[in-house]
Amino acid sequence: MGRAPCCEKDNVKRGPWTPEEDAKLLACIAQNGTGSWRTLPKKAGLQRCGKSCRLRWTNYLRPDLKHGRFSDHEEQLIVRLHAALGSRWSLIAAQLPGRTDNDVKNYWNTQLKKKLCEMGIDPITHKPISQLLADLAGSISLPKGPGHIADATLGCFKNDMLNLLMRQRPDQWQSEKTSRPAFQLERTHQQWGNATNNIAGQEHPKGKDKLYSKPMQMDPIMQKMSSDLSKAMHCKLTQPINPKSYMREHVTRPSDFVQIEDQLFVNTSCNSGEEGIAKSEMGILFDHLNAVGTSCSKPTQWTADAPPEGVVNIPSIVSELQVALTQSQHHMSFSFSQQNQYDVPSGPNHSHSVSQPPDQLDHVVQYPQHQLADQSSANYYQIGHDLQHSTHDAILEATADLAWSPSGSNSTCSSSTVGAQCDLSAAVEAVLSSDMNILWDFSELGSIMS
DNA sequence: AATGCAGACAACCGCACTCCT
DNA sequence: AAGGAGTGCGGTTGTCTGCAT
Repeated sequence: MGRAPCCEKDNVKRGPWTPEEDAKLLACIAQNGTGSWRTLPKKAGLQRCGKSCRLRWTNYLRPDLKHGRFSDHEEQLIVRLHAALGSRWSLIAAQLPGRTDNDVKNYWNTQLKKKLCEMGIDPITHKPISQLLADLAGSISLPKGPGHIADATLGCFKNDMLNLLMRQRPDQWQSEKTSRPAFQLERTHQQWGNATNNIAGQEHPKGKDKLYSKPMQMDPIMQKMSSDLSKAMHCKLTQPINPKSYMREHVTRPSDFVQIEDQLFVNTSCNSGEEGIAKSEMGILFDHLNAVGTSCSKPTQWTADAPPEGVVNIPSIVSELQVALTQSQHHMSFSFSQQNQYDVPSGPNHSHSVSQPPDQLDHVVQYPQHQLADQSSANYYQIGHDLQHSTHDAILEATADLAWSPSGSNSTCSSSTVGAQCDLSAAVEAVLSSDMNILWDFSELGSIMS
């Protein structure tokens, strides 16, 4: 049985208190004391809920309250108490005469969290962020195996894996790598634009500096990958997020974006959909970025050129994703077809089509023929992300005996890739478990991307 | 001057707990 | 023992304001 409401909500005023209301409340409490909050509004002649009166008194009108900024001593005390107690605001406030739990909570959320981050301290654990990331990186072991595979194959495959995850064309990285500072905003826009608006065939309505405002469609492939990886990595899924606030939270400035991509080369924010989606499988890392907050300056030990040893590195990140993909319960399938068989019913922002998946596969994306034709000379088949032609062949070649699962008539891969079907997760699994010497060392990607 | 954005903080919401009848 | 009232609490939302464009 639910609780009875404390008041008739229709008949009470809400929102900020006026000086007249404050005066009435003070006069009433002076006369009758506190308590009996339910009956107090009537006695005081206020059109307020009793609970609202109580909060106004305890958080603002009480004569023993301090107003104004927190002293350095109070600040340090809050930090120490938070480290010991966590977000037990009432307990913390009890140690700060004249401060309420609401005061302390607001001060923490708006000021202290930011300050700690700028000092390179994780406000949740109160440990150095570099140490946390080092711990994380150290916990990930890279897959190894005997034998060898052609460098070109591996290189292409690595690039494609990364491009797939980042929805970024390698030629864009290449062309911009020497002029990052001047192109930060432009590049940021280009990345998001390419990942979203251009795919949708739409110009961003607000111009280059307003790209964060536009909700983005999430590529079905990315959506599925995100889901699969999350399951595989046993990361908890957080509640659906609003793309705009998520972007604002994580990427408020181009420099933030650059910091993130410099260190991680993985972009989870692009996994935002209009409906909001679960936070991605990279939540382990992005929880830290989340904790870092919106105004984090780049810690001094993080530089674009030389990440400190063991802090966070590309091999770990990519390996983590590969392992997760391998462990995934689902198959990712990428299909190339001459036929644009099915229209996507969910709206105009999808420029590609989805076919009915074959029985043994969960998801197939059909690439419309006109796009194949447009891009074939450039070796790219662009649809949300790029899969480099040479890699496709290389994967097929490397895993021919291991992982390619025929699916109906689309069981072979020709040089034109038309009609070919690649079960990517199976391919990754096969490569990982093969006798080939696959050095899962993606360190050179750093030089490619930076 | 108008507009949009983000920070700061006041206020609200809903749940849980205790006390009292 | 059951249920209502009062209160505490933490998370979230709303509003105001200053600043940038």
